[in-house]
Amino acid sequence: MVTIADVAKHAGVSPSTVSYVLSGKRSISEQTRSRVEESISALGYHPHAGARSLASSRANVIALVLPLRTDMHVPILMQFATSVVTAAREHDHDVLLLTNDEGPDGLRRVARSALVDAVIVMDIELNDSRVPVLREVGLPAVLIGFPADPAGLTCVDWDFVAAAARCVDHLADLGHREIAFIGPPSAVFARGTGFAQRTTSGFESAVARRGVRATVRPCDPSHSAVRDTVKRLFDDHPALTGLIVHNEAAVAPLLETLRGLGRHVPQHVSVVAMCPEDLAGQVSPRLTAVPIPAEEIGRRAVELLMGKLERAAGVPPATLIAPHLLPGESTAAPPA
Amino acid sequence: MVTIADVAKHAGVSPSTVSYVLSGKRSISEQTRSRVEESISALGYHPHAGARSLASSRANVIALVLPLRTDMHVPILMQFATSVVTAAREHDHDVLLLTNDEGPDGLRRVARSALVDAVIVMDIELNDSRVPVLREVGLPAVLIGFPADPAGLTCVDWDFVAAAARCVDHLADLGHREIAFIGPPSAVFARGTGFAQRTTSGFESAVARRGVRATVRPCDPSHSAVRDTVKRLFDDHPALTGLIVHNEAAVAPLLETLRGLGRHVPQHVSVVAMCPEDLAGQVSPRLTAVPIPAEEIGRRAVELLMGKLERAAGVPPATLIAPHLLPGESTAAPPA
DNA sequence: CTGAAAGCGCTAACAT
DNA sequence: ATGTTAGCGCTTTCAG
Repeated sequence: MVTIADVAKHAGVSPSTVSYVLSGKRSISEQTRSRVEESISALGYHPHAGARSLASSRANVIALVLPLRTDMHVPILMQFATSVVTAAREHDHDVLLLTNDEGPDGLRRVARSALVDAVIVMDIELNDSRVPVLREVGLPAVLIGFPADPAGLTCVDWDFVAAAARCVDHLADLGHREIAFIGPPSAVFARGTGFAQRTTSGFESAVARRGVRATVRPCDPSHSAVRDTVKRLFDDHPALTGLIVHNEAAVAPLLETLRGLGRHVPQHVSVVAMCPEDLAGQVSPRLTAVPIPAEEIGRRAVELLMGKLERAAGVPPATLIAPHLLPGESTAAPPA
Repeated sequence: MVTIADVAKHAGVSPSTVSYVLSGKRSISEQTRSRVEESISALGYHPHAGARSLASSRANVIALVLPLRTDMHVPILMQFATSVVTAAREHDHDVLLLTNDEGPDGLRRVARSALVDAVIVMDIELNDSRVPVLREVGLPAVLIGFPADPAGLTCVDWDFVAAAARCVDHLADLGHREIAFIGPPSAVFARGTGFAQRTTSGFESAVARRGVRATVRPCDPSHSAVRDTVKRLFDDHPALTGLIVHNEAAVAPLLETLRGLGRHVPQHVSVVAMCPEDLAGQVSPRLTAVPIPAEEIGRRAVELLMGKLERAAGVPPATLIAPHLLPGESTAAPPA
């Protein structure tokens, strides 16, 4: 293995000089620096991660805790993960993948063993068992989502309240007077996931503000559940002209059901989706959507974490990513 | 931080004894062992990963290289990833997540820096640029998929040849005499991904063996492409009664198209899918499928890797995971 | 601007 | 069956 001593010898300097060239923690003459850099690439030197971590108490690795559970939309998880890895690499960090089956102990283990310097925890529940562990081990963390008591934590999430409101405003602006919200399965609400409740409350305050008649329906992702929900919705509310769907798995069945019912989109009924951008673009007609910016959330989480690692202070405790509307072909003015 | 010296002092033994209790590399009296173990848990001791890696040249971390590209079915990727993490943890290893955008350099970096001991590389192409790097740095590796020249490598994959044959046999056993294969987009073939070609050849030799008339069609995942492909298929082959689909994104559109054409499944046409088990179960009717065992492949990859790490020899160079047929409601005898 | 040297916490000979 | 100790490769004082 090529060590820092090999590089030092090859460049005719001391090991510490090589170390300082690498870290930039003290000034080096231009001449020395370039000689060292040449030696580094000539020998193909890479510092030993363990030795570095031992000497500096910084592993340059962050952990990413993903839920194993698959009731979340998987492609979104994956987008998160890749954006976290990409962003971490830009800050010279690697990413250790943890699943939730080790539970809170997994966090304790990687923290105490100094395997990682910090952690990003996804899929936060209102009363999350991992939060106490985070406080206990003092591991710098960024949570994606908000627990019931976020005091002392750094959290980032999409602004679900604003996202739901944006959907309502879009439909109201087009002239719709009666709309419905097709949400996640009721199990998601039951689990105590904050986002579902925030979305609903954003929807409800927006419809109140706009004076629009509205209905909220949770919906299971199966084809038949979607069909039943939609049919009952139109039976109960014949004047319904606008739908907001916040349920990835329900998107395709919803469109198919509407087609089956002879209700054309957007001539008879408008549809706005809160879903990943690629899903919105894949279906026909292309959906007007308020896309979930997974990539941006992942990147922001990494940036917040790096902020905590470097400055410790001045990192905002709560970050809400603003939604934006992506126009598609699924919304129009309601029929006269 | 709690160190091994703290534990040693607390238990009244030497540091090396603590180390040996942990590693089991020499025999310890029952008395000493239990005293040490009590101290360990009393103090909440976890060995420092960096120190351990430095002293033993074993990081107990493996890298998992995932393709960033999203033209692969994402949930499968995720299943792989979680099964790799779970299996690795059972062998006391952690998993570092790498994406392909660092390319071969990423592998070189993690290997040279001793960040990881070994690597699992997914989505292997026939002429994969990462293979030379693996040979160059001598990093123990398991490839998921086969490159054109697998000499000296350890590869594991699903037996696509047998899987395609299994589909053909199932339809032929039911009495179908004319079938078609709806495959991945032609871009996948063009990219030099071995599995697409192996599947096709498995299909073709099976139909020859069974004396069944057959057609092969690549297919883009868009709804309209699927519709066109299927329509043309029935125009060209009016006697067609069996379909094999190996294209996750095409499954739902295919069923919808058949419904639109008034061809009932399985009364008029039988459908067998090579796809994840959950997808097969979600659609209506529930598909007869030869499911891709992502979990098993991931687990097996880890086991092979651990074998290489421990024994270096005796690890089989090629492992093919046998397919099995999962009966559903989408296949039956052809109409009389 | 650069060197020398003391550890960081652990493992694995080498002792006994 | 257990203790002693010399590193593993790097960072970071402390000196100059």
